[in-house]
Amino acid sequence: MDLLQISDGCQWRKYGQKMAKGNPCPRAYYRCTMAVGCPVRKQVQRCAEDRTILVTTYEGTHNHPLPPAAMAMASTTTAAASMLLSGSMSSADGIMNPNLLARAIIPCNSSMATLSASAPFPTVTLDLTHNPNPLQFQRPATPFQVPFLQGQPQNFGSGATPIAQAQALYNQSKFSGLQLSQEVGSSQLAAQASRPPLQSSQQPSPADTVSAAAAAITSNPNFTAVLAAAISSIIGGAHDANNNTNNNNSTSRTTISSFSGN
DNA sequence: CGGATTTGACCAGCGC
DNA sequence: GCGCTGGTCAAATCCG
Repeated sequence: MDLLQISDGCQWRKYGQKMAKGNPCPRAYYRCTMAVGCPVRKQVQRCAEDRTILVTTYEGTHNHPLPPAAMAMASTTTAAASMLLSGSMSSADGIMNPNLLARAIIPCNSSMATLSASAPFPTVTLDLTHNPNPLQFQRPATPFQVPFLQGQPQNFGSGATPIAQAQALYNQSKFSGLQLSQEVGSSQLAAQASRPPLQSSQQPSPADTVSAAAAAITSNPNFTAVLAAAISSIIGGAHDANNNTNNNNSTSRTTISSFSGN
């Protein structure tokens, strides 16, 4: 397969592939095979804008223990999320900035964003499950949207239309995390640790690691472009990919992996 | 030979 | 009500 080699610590079996409208690249569907009956699925799709980008959407919660690598990944990502939420990251302007991505979403519903450097490449995770808004369980439809990438960054948190906000809320229930990652090397991807089911607990430890990741990411102009392209891809191509089969307590995440050589 | 992947068909949900 | 799109299934094929 041409699919990603991002090993997230779990074993996945491909069970389908589809051409998504608006995206010349097919979307692949995987199931976790680490345990029989594990409900976790993931979708992998290349970004139409930049095919070096892989967008992976996780859905469901593992019903089995995860490898240590996965747990380690979780620790760093949650820690990074904690840091992000604390506002320790320097803000930056411009749509293309990953910090903005986090900042654009966080104010809306106490969502979470995560940066991680535990892998050979920095990872940004937006954890969107940690909001108590009841709407998130009531919105029946619309998929992931990132209004600020549609031209009006400010709207998301403050001036967004009710519909947009509702959609955002719903999306947060569907995408418990939005993970953005950029490969620094090209052959190191397999070393990436996995991301176990998101946990509400935030571990405030490896802030330094996270800072390093943030620095690496923000100082890398290529990443910003890649990120924007990936988000655009989500907006345009990931629609209602996660509409169903999700219960309120299910977990889904989106990982955007950039393979663009620096 | 067994397991994983590929690929086309089928089904369900949604929008028009 | 119809058509479109996305998601899943299952048979065929490939690889180790």
